[in-house]
Amino acid sequence: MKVTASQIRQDLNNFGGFGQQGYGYNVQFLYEEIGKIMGLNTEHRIIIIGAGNLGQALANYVKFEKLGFVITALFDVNPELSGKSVRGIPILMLSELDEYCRTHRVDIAALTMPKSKADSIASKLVDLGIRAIWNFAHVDLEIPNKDVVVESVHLSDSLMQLSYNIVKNSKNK
Amino acid sequence: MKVTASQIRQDLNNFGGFGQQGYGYNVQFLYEEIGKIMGLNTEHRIIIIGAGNLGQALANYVKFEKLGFVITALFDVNPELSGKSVRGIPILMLSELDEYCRTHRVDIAALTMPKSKADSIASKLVDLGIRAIWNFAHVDLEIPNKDVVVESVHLSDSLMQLSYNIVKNSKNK
DNA sequence: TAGATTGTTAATCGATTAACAATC
DNA sequence: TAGATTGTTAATCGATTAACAATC
Repeated sequence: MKVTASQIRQDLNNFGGFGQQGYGYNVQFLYEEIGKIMGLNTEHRIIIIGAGNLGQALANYVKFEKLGFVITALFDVNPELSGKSVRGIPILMLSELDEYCRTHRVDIAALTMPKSKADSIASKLVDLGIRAIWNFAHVDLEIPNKDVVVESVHLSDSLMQLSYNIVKNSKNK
Repeated sequence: MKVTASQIRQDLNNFGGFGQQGYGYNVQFLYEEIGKIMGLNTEHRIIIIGAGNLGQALANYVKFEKLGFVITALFDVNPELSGKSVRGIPILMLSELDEYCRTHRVDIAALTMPKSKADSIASKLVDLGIRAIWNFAHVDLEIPNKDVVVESVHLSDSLMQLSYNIVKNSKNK
């Protein structure tokens, strides 16, 4: 993993002592403790706003569930998608969002709609009490509420990083 | 951007002097020079392996083209997709990959297929001469060739980061 | 000349690594 | 007791910030 043993020990000790000097780490115990630190010991319920290709791709990712992230619903404005579902997860209309959030626990909202709508929907979600946003729209969301956690996935940043590494790589010859 | 002026000057001077003391930076010139550093001054041709939801979502992203990244084809094994296209970009069969790579320039291959196939296709792409891989499969690709650049997008990492920030945020109260 | 802005060296800060003590 | 492994302090390294010289 390109990390020294020393760094592992330093990092773990930031959170506490999980091993026994002279004896070692209990791998199962350590794994669970790291999970607790990262919040993976509790279930996270996710709704996806935007049931286009990206939203549906996320809904199809089974691996998330193994980590405790359960996608409970998708929302879209396209009436043709109404009543349909992805892997058993219902696609609802955006007009049903308010009602849904009042009657269901929602821990995380994933934003996969066009960026023009991202800011307005984000502030609506915050008003509805959602405190975590997983943002795939190509904008830096403006959310004044400090209690709201935002994690953005900017794919074009990743592509530019790849491009830069191509440049670097070609210069090494 | 949460960066000091001093840091900007240091970082820019790593690559050269782009401004004029006492006068300032020419924004247009600086923008272009940064683009050259990142390799955004040349066109990058991308093929996408896996025409599922994620592959099609990438093909629909218009913004990439503004940065010089042009998606030229998608590949899949599903015969139902044969002959179809996404935003004018043709979906080809994986069996056509060899022929395609021999007759077209390909700068980057984006991998959006299930992880079980990722490693074998990645090594095939390297054999075909592709030197940059944008990996969306949930694996750390094993590519011995040092000349091949790999950029991975691990969505579950991003989700775990979000989860950790939720934990941190809730403790600050 | 005075003010403003970049380039570059020096100082500071934080993270990584090394060393060793504590413990099995 | 000897060997092995974690916890923790100290040393090192690199990145960020501050200071100031150079220039318009």
